Amino acid sequence: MALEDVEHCEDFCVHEDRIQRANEKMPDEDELYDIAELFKVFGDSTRIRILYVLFESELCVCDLAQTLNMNQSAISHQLKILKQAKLVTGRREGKSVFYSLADDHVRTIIDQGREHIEE
Amino acid sequence: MALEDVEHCEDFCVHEDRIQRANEKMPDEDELYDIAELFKVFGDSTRIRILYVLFESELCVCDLAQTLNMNQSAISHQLKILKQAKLVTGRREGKSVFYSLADDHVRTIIDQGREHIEE
DNA sequence: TCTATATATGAACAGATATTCATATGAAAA
DNA sequence: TTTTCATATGAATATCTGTTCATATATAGA
Repeated sequence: MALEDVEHCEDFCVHEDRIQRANEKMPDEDELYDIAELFKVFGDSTRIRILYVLFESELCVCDLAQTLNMNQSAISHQLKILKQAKLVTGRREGKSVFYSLADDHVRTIIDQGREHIEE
Repeated sequence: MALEDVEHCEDFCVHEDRIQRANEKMPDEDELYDIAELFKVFGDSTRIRILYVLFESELCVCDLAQTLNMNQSAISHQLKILKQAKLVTGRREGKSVFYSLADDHVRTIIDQGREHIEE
């Protein structure tokens, strides 16, 4: 859609100053995309459950699958997404791979979300 | 899938104590679902952009559409989702409806996400 | 080496989601 | 009341996403 095609309301409603100010402080496209991508990772209850389990201690894929009562493949797929988002890290120990939380933002973000809900 | 059907690894890998501890602290199904639902709302760059714009000042739907260069219907649909998640509130003034951030969790959550990315 | 076990991954499919289009609703002005 | 403008919403569609199934890879042990 071309910029000039965007419909807009009459003089009363358009606040040029506010629009301009908003655009100045807006992060660039790439960053907005990255932020949304990060929250997308938190936006699935299987992944939230994995993170909650890892709050307690590191676990291998098999433990995670058993705890969450899901098959190993589904867990592996989700772990891959969590790893790409740098929310978890894996460490191989023989045949097993143990996963743990990558940093403390995970906890903070989930806690904030939980706080928002409980209002 | 029945519980007994879940595949699991041999003695080495299963850590019953850890699994039990993890399950004890796990929020119940409803809450896990709600948390995921909330983050799902943050997991879309259009909605993130709307929230960033509202960081600066309240705006009517038309202003939002123009600022983000999107059509009014798309913005209205997204505002509905944001409103349901109690992230924004609307106030009618004549023909226009002005939207603003519902509370400060919005800022905190997005800031935390941004922090995590910039590492 | 060959076998068994733990994890990873590609393909397929079902279900969810964002945008667009058309239209309805709500409010103000004529 | 009728018209006009701002917003809301249902339906349709294209795209994306999570799970499953089958299979590949990696490691340890025989």
